Amino acid sequence: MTTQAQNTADPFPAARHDHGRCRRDALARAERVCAERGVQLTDLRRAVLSIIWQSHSAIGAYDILDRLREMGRRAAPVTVYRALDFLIANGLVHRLTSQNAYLGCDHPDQSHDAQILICRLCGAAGEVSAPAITAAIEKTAAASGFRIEAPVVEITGICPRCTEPKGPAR
Amino acid sequence: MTTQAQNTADPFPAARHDHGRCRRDALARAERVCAERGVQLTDLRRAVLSIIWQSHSAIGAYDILDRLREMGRRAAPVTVYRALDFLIANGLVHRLTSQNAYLGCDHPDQSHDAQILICRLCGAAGEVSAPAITAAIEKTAAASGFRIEAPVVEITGICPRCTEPKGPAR
DNA sequence: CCGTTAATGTTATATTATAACATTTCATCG
DNA sequence: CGATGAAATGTTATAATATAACATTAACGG
Repeated sequence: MTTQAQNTADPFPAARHDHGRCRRDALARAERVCAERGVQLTDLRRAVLSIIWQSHSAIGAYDILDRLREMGRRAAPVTVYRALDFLIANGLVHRLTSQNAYLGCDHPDQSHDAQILICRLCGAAGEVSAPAITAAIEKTAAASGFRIEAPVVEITGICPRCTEPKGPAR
Repeated sequence: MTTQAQNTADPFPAARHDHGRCRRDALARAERVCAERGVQLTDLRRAVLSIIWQSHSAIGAYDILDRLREMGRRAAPVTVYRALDFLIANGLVHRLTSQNAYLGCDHPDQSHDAQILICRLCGAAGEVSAPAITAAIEKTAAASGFRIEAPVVEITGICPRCTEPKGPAR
């Protein structure tokens, strides 16, 4: 078993994984995706994406703003929202509507219906792509004659690491 | 086939259904549920619930506030949010996180995992309770060792009545 | 009726997000 | 190179959603 591409199977990484690598990989994926599409991953957008990838928790727009300012950038709320709009439009970031927060997308290349698991205790949020869920939703919608455009599946609960007696160590 | 309790099968009522009846039924259910639980369905809470049931679309908190004021009540935002907290806690209303809006619950008595279908065109929102979706979500969470507490499933798209060539007539 | 709890009132503010318009950057073409 | 037009960013203001803190009123149990 490799250590790569297990996101669908296990959305919650180990306590002491090499997170720097997660972030670098995410940035690298973003560079590639943007190059392929002929869209600009500017410094600002890169900075916002990097901030979002500082952890596996979703982060609020105003927290991103604070980080930008700590980094010495002058930024207004709209600065952040515009960067987020771009990143979301290009599949690099998910908006978690139930949290008003933003999460890096694990696999921005493939179009997918993602489902998000969010830990109420440690805040970690993991993305899964479960065909069974997608299929069940499609079938249910079809039964009502409903045409799906944007399914939102966000599941709050307790992640495996916070369930363990040892608790999280993030 | 009766005309009752078809909500799970068909969340989108006909264009010219007897909506007054929907609302009266909802209010009656609320009275019963609150009586059973020994909680107070006060005038204010009843008024908010009735406003929410003015249509099958979700309504925003500040729109509820406007309606209350039109009805001659003095009300502040917190007035509405407190009533909503009560109604949600008692399963009489759903919060649609993807819309920042509130929707009357069709069957507040039975504990259930509801999924919401939301029409982007006419705004109608219908509740379904599809065991297949719930099961798929539970299975997926279990596979990740995740303990579900609050699943959110909100599906935006086009409802059957807006798909028809005639269009909606709500 | 008294005391307690629940509900509501009142005022202020926090949090999240967008509108409107000015300026800068940057790729490209002549 | 320099114009030029589109994309990106800056700047200021404000909209939309939600909660905090404390005062007052209403309901309920003894």
